[in-house]
Amino acid sequence: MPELPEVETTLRGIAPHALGKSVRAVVVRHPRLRWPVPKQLASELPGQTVRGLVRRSKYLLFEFDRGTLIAHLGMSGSLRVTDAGEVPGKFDHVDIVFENGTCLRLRDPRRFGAILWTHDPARHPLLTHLGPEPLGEDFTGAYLFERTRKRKRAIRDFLLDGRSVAGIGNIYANEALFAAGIRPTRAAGRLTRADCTRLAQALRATLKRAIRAGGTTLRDFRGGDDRPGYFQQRLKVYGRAGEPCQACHTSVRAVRLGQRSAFFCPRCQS
DNA sequence: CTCCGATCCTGATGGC
DNA sequence: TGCCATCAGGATCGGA
Repeated sequence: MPELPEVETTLRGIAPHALGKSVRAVVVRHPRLRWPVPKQLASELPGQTVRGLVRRSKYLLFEFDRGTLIAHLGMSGSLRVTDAGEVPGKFDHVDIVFENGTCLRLRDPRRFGAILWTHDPARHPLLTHLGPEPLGEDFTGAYLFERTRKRKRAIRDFLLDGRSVAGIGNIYANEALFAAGIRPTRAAGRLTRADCTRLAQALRATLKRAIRAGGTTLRDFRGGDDRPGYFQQRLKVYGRAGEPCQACHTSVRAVRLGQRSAFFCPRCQS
């Protein structure tokens, strides 16, 4: 379940192998991902060079000479560096093969990921409504406070909404709320200014630590260099229902919030 | 506008 | 051992 730290880890792993490289071929074995892989990719991409590679929210943006490839890892996707000669597995749906024989290979068993192509990323519908980057300077406690006013939805759900803040998924929403001492079920509008300051700080700190650990590998996430992440060992509440809170030893609770679980310590978080 | 549930997909897991 | 149900979840969509 790649969230911002896993996508950032992927970017750092593949950037040295992709930047400045020219595409020889695109191989699409399974075009039906979250959205169909554009057919023009195989004809338009060869001959173009990767001029830039950036992350926006959970999207990877490969800036080519005449367009931008948008990649999203969905919840089971990974993008790794292989050799073009390596035999693809059952879930290796898309290859981008460079002139030097290096290959960027998208593996995605559940096919919630996406590969898209645009000439105008600034106006792409997936990217235009995104909230601020949580590690950027316009994401602050003041911003959180202002945006949550009069909002009745649970703060966990507010954080998962990419229009509020970009790149946060269930793992890091729960972990940051634990670090800030706020229950995931609390109505967003009930956060005080001080809560928002702590939450913004907790999100930044949690994401940075996760990036440093190479992300979280729950099942089979791998960075671009094929290394797993190690942040799962540092998770305080996510997936730890029934275990003692690491701060106060109270049993961690899981509650159903919408379609997904929220985890919290009933003593440390209010 | 806001909120919430349904939806896509398939491997892993747990109960019987 | 095998079968079946359930769960995980990012982002969009439609209905309330």
